Amino acid sequence: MSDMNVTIYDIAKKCHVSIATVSRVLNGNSRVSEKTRRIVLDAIKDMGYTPNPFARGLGLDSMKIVGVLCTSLTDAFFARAVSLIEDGMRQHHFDIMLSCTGPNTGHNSPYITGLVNKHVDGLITVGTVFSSEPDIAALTAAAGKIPVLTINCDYHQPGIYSIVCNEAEGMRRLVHTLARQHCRHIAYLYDVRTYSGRHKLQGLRQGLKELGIKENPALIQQVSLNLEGAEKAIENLVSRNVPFDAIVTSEDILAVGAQRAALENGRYVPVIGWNNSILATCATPTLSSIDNRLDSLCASAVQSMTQLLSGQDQPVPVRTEFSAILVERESFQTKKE
Amino acid sequence: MSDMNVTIYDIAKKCHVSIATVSRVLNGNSRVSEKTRRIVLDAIKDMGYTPNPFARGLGLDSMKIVGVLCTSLTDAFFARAVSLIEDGMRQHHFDIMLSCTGPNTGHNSPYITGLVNKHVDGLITVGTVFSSEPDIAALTAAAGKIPVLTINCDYHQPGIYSIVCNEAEGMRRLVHTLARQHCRHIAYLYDVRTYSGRHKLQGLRQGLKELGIKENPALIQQVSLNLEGAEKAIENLVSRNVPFDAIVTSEDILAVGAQRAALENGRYVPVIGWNNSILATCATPTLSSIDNRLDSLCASAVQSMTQLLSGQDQPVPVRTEFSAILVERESFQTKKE
DNA sequence: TTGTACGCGTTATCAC
DNA sequence: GTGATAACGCGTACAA
Repeated sequence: MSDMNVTIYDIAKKCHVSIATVSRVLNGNSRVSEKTRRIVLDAIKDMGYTPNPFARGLGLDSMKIVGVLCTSLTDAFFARAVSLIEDGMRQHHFDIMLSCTGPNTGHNSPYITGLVNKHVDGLITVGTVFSSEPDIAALTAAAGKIPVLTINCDYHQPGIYSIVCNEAEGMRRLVHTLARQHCRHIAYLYDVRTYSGRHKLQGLRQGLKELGIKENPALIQQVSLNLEGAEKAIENLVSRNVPFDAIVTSEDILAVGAQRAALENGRYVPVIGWNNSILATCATPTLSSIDNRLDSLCASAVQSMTQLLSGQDQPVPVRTEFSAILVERESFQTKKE
Repeated sequence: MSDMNVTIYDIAKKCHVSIATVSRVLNGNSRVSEKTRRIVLDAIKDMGYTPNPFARGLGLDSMKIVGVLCTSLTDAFFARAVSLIEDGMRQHHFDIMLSCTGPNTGHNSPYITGLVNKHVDGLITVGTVFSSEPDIAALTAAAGKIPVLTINCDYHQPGIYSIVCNEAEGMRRLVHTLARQHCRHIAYLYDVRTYSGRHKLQGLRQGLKELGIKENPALIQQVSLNLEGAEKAIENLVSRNVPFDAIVTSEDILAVGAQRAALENGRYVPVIGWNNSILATCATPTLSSIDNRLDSLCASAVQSMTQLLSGQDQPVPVRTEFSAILVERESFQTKKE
């Protein structure tokens, strides 16, 4: 009922027991007589007592918080990831401390150390948050103290658990699928050379190679991550008379722009985006997209993290891999006017 | 250089000073001789000392963390909000503890108390996270202990600071603007009766009333928050021969679906979405949208929060209001085939 | 089953 | 300018 920071001592005094007993009923590990347990429990409810988390943290060296690092929540993909992680960890009674680094400048180690210095219980990174040597070193150092777990990035560092989607393989298969539709001149628009970006490109080249198709550098373009970037790139191809019979992009947003530009120029080719986000369904025609299994990645991350933090050292896989899948929509079929 | 939780005592010992001196150097408030300051600072760097945040928290009753509550990050609007808040608070050296409640069930008070029990320094809510009596009571209770600040929701409770966009007025003006374009049969699709939703509806009615237009209930439809919901609603209007000459929606995603359905049925009417999100630019034609000034709202929230937490009690406005603005795009002009 | 006393690492308040 | 030392609130050996 009352307020003003009631402590375990207040409860103890009111119940005529020691703080040890109160602590015992709270943490329920040791035996307490049913009678005193009831008394204490009632007093706790009466006085509105809640344990001070700092004092608790000081003793246990844990406040049941895991840090989540990503570049930006403005990207729907990362936002969804954080949302899934937050929800999952919460079900295991962990809170989330969020840290968005902004564009990966190569000087993001302060974000790591910031969280580590706050003594979070674990760290989950989403996407390519770190790429420079010192940043990765900082992450490795963090892994020496607490569980560190990365989603969609593979640092190959000791102690860092990685959970990835095999996007290279997804791209390779996509290239083969397109080839069966007689598409051999695939335009590929990508935004930036992240871990994920590198692998997509690698998969593309692998696929082309297997099919005996010579890579045309003009078809592979790095563009800025917005509609205009993709539009310009496609218009550029058209104006330069570079032939293309399919478009693949590293992000759905680029597919939206690319498809728009292609249609405006009378090019009715399949367009395939990436991430299978809401944008893919918002475009007209609706866009096919590669689903990189974010839900599975996050669920796996949550499970691994909780196991690592559970104390009981059940074995946790150092690397977990999922397969990308193609989600076909209207934009997949070759269109005629 | 070394590791294993070096404490202030270790630094003190190494420097042959007391922990008080080390503390003083760290917090830089009291005077310390330049000589010992250097020695201590060097030792701190050498031994890689960082203050234990729990012990610090115990003493100061603060870990410089503010809690952020929203329903879901899957909504791009909320994701952007959280991102902006996170960035802003970080610049003031505050971390963010994130808590997503999921759909507003009216039983979300545990999310408030969870954060309060972790002794966060302040609370920011985004959108209509709480609506039931007990939930609002819990929030009010929280406001008795720490600064509580709401974005786009107005609880009218003592101690709760609200920062809102006047969406009712934005809608009212939009109705007038449409009327000038000779649109008098405005279809309005909305998803749910949040604070924001109520005010949009209210603005719509106000505008119609001022223009002497009788409200047609068939034109105002509650739909589920996805493309299909909006599409069905428009198709329904078409099949029932309900005349409409403009479409306004409570969310951009609904505008995307509505526009698509309208175009497929040969109805070339202005479509105006809400939130001015990326979806508005992804649609074809691009959608006009009401910008509810999220950036300003969040910036204001950050500023108010930091002022409230700064200790110096500068006056902070209990209510801050911004005006919505119409962003016109292709979908605004009435189209002909 | 219960109570005592100490440790956790800081900050803050005194003295000197 | 600097050094003891008392909070801060909790968990938990150890003792009873």
